[in-house]
Amino acid sequence: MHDIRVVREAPDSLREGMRRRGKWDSLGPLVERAVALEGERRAAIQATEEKKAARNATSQEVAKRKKAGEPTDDLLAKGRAIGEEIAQLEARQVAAQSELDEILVGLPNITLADVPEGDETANTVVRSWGTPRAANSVKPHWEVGAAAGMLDLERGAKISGSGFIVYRGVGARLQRALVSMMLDLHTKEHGYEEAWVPLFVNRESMTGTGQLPKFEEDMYALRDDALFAIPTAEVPVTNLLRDEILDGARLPMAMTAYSACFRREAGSAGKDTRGLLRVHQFDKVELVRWCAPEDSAAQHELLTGHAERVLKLLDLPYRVLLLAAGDTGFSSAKTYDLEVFAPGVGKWLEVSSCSNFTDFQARRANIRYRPASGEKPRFVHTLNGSGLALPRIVAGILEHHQQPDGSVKVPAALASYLGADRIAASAG
RNA sequence: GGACAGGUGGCCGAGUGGUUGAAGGCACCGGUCUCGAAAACCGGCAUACCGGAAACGGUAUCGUGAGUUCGAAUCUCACCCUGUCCGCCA
Repeated sequence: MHDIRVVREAPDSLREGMRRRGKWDSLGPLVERAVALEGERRAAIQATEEKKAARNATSQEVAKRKKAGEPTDDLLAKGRAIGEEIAQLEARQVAAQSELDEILVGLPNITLADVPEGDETANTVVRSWGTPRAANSVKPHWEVGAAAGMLDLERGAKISGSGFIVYRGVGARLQRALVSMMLDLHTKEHGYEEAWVPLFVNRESMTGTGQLPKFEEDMYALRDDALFAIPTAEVPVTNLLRDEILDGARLPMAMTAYSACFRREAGSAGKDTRGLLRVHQFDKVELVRWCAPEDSAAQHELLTGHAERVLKLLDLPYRVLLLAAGDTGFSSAKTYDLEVFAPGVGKWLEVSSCSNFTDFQARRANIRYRPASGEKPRFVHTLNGSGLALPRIVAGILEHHQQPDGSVKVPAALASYLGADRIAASAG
């Protein structure tokens, strides 16, 4: 959500922000409409408040006269007339306000200055780690997984539908091992507080982090309750501090949470339909940070490093992409994607997306901090990143660590959690 | 799910439809006193928005939303949340 003051005082920054995302054609008219509405709104507010002041004065006069035992009929009539005028002015104000809100809540965040302009072709690799194996030099993960008895995609489809996965045997155990390994790393070495959160949240929470109102189609909703299945733990975790004023001395705050994530993947039919690359329910460990505005750029690098650390421990070659403005998510001001190379499918897989939301989510969710006692509250900056998403990590492991005999070597850091240093080629 | 009770400032807590933004207390800040502290006493102490260079003025806010009224913390309705008891339940 953008500050209404930006609309009034710096509309050019809003215009430039939309243009840099390549969205001027669709969003430009909305920005201009917002600027006009803000003027109408202010005029209506001023007129309304004048009338209300008059009404209050009249009411007080009524009280005075009643005390003195004087007649008040003329004042009552006057008050009624003012009341009608107020009702009309308020209707104008509410109309302008609600249209304005609707526009503002639908405008994406303004990207930071160091984010390249343009669409995804302008994404840039900022660094990479490890040596990827040659594309198509190994079997794709779904073949290895099926042979090893780890994956049961057919039965997942039977009980829920396509895009729902059943892990079995060592596959199921691998999920648990990965989650434990990541949570231990982030809590013990990176200083995050662990949280375990609801998988269903209300509309306010979804709006707070920016999933609503624009992306309602992408989410699962319950039929009989006003709840949505979370697409990421970012939503419940970030909203934990909604409508709160944090102690500035306690910033930055950091929480990590494992959760299942649910995505309808509306509009992505036909893409990555095989294996684990795009599914409706998956597991993820999420990292969330809250900090002071001047600190968020550094916090973003820190958080990205925490996610990268998981990939290093899993010994998976990866690259870090700085997303161009047009490819940066709705709420984000700057995003790094971490991609792992999966030689079996011959593709770079996005396994983490680390974003700085500046005050965009904080404004929507009303998360503030008091810099020092006695000072006024300011909006925090929020950040989050996957640390990491499991299915594509599993794909990466099954492909990158695949041995010639079809077995899979388990990275040392994970072996103790899995209780094995190798996944056999067949379930035996 | 049923029956009650209740939601007021950072906290506790009063509040007959008419100077109630809201008594009182606690906490907090400043001062007097003191060698210093405590106690006591005096004073201050909500937020947002609008106008204004400022002083200051205006508007709104007593769970949320609507309604009645010249005027609502106070009356009406709906919803949300909390507590207690009963029922059900992993």
